[in-house]
Amino acid sequence: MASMPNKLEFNMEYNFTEIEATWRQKWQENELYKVSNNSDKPKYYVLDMFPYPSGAGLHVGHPLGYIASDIYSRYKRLKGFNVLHPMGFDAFGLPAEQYAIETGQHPRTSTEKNIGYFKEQLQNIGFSYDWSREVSTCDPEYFKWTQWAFLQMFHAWYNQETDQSEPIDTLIAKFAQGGSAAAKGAGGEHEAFDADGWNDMSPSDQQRILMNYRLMFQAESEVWFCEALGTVLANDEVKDGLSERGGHPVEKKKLRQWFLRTTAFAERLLGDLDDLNWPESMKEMQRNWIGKSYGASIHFDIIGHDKQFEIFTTRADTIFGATFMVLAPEHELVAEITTPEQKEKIETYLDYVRKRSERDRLSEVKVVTGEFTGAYAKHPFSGEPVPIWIAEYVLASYGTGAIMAVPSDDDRDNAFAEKFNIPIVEIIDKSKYPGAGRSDKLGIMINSDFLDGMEVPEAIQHITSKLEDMGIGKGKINYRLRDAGFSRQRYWGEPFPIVYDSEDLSEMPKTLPETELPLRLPEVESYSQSPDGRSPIAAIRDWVELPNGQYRETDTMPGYAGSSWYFLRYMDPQNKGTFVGQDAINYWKDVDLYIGGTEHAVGHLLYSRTWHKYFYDQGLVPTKEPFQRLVNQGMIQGRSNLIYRIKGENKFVSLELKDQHDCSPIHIPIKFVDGKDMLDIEALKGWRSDFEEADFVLHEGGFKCDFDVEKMSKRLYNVTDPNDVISKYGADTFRLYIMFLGPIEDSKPWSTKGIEGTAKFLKKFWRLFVQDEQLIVTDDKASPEELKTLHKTIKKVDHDLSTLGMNTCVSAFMVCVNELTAAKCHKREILEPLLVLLAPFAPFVTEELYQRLGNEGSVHTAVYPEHDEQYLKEDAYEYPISINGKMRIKINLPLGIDQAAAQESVLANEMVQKWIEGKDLRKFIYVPGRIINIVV
RNA sequence: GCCCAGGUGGUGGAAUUGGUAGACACGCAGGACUUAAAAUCCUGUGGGCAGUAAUGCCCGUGUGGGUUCAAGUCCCACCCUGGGUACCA
Repeated sequence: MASMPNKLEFNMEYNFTEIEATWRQKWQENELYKVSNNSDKPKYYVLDMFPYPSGAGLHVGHPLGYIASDIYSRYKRLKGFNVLHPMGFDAFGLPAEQYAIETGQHPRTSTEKNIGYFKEQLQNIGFSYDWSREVSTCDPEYFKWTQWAFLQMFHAWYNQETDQSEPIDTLIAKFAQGGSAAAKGAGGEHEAFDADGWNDMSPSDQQRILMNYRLMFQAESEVWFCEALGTVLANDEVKDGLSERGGHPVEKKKLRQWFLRTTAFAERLLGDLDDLNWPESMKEMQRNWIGKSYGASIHFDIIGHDKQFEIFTTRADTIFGATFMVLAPEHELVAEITTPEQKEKIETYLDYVRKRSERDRLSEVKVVTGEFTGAYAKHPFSGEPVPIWIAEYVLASYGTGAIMAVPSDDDRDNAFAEKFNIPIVEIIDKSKYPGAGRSDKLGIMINSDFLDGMEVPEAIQHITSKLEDMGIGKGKINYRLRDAGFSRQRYWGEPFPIVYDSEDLSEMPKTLPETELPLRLPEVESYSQSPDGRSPIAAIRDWVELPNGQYRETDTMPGYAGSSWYFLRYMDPQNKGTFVGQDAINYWKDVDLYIGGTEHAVGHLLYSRTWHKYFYDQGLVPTKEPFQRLVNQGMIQGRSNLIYRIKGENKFVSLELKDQHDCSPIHIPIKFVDGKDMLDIEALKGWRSDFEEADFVLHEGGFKCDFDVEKMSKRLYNVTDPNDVISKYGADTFRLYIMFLGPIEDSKPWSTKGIEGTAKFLKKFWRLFVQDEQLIVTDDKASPEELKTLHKTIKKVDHDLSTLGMNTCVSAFMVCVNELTAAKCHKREILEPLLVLLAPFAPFVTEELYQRLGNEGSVHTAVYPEHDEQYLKEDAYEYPISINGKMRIKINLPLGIDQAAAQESVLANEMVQKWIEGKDLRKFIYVPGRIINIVV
């Protein structure tokens, strides 16, 4: 008992438990953080990426960005802004549904419970969220507007002539007036028709044509399907061609699904990045994801068939080196052109590819695979037959799903040709460019008929116009970006407001009127799926089948549907009449600062930008881009503990002994392991029955565990609950500690090592104001040194906050408090501004002390101090003197002297004389206020 | 594989963006107060070599090269770690 921390005495000094509980309650009663949409103050919108409320609760990793954004919000408020700082929940998703499958508990029930705990945890940390604006994507009052947005985009197309999205009616009008030639819309690939053709067309055929243009449209696409589980699986539920759960075989299955026509916006998504205040790396990832490339499309005839196929290439110049063609295995012509002799081999290869993920197909570089179709294309210039192969490295979804392969100038084509003994023809002389790689666009054309002698860029130009003249090709811009899949064969997501006249999807979909929104989910008995790969909803017949004989869509929307516009709803969360009122959106406009992880670099951020651009085109939002400034936060990773089990036995060995046995590592909860990774065996035995009977082989009297750093997850038993930390140290200490760990962009494993440092800091800070429960603050005049300490701290904190350098702010506070403590400074003139300065970081303790100083209002509505340069002036500086770049001594010199004077006094110094004795002075470098370097 | 980011003491990190490497903390060691502990305070703490000592010298920011009066910072190549890779969120 003697070793127990003496909490009572500790609390007498600074009782954070009581202080934090008091203020949490008072702030709630006074609605201190309630934000109005009517204010004379300038607006500022600080947004966090809202969390998915998982069953493991909020863990210490989440608050890294949340604390930073909260500090920034509070800082902006003190600086006189009307700050919108809301929070909500991204509440639809796979884990809740998986949990439902395992436990039978309704996803809504578990999700609501999780949200409740998340909110409690968030409130404990002392965030300044306006909770009256909370949104949750699974709330019908919210997803009503997600469904509404879907309908708007369904009834819209992208007009490439006006370069914006428009209501589908404008397209219909163009077709009725001038047929298909009258409109240029993104997507549209179908046979041409004239005005009469359109007007005579059956309504259902018209719908079929329009589907090629809609921003929300249907197309065939593949999903992972697991026969044994009877479900469609997400990519991360498939490992090495088997289901992660159960290890069953999986195969791709083609389904008719919904898509968002992201590609229509590709050019704007790319171009508008330039003006955003985002990390350059984040913009770069989006640029690469969009993947704009300039090239040419070329049509090749297939010998013996009245057919052509189209390829896309960025290297049209290399056409004379094209010694084979490659179609994607899924290419529509494969079945048709495969010769009878090759049919069996092709079938076998197609079976293999069906089990391969896209990522595996692209990342495989060591072993190239493919198969010959038996068919040949005709080379447009030489007339020679060129063999047509299929290979997994060509994807149906990129370009045209077919390439001309040039083994001399492309690495993969080269590896392929080597393996299958296909000729390689050198067509570019690179001797002028030493060091140029195989795929560099450098050199002079050879063996290329009319291109010979040209430099590569010239040859690309020349061949492209030649192909255009011949009518077999043309210059083309290609994007890597694909239209985004918008269907999930799942229960826990937004239902589509869509019905069909027949259940086999042979008829075009029809929309429900907006008056029927929100369309709610049916209650289901079982959450596993039906054997045909449809969602569990398909089994609820009285929901699917409507009294009028129609059938409902059974797919649901993906996670990113609700998260693509949630930041708009916060502006006007209660609005019953529209997704966001015009007054609200015109006041708040856009997000000024958005903080979140890089894992959303291309998914969420790209989809939100796409939706926003659609809203912008419709005049529903005033800005082209939703997020002006973006800051990435790193992850606080978990530190997992593992123990080693001897294979085939229920026996565990201490870490030192694991190499003497054939062992497999097992994750165990970190709470059974001490700070030195030593296991509490008895505690572990009591945790799960399979450990109760187990043997534990010790090493030198103890059992040591291994550790691993990985993301925090319930599954890995490495989650730390912020509530545990807060009950021990308080929220203020927790906030300071998380910030003190380092720059918010960095990832690091969680550890409480060092939290004592920020705890001690707050106690020291407290003692500047209060000792023995007595306020000891005086009204004495501050000394110049004390003023200097205060003002340099204001300057540093104000500056570092602008770059979100919270870690250096905390150390500046520590330096400041160390100096004031040393000076025994208890002066109001110094301490009161310091309270305001620290308030965004430690909102509770600063509020308490602010009140004790006798102030009426809240410290969080005070006026932010400004620094005054007059207290910071220096007239001398201790120059580090380097000799040949190595720092040797320091010499105090007045600031503002010129080079000649500096040189004179430095060279006169006897220590300097000693160093340069007998050597020639070559150069004297004087950087005022920085350094002096003498080169001898 | 491809795209993006990051490697600095025993640990988390700092470094005015090319100008004193290791601020501020943790940990550790020694000391003060105490019957003892807790709490608090003080001193020291990158590595090596020399010296009783003050001190001095050398090495040092993942590895190897380069640019510069000066490189943690810029350039080239490589190694390792993390994130993403289109149905996890």
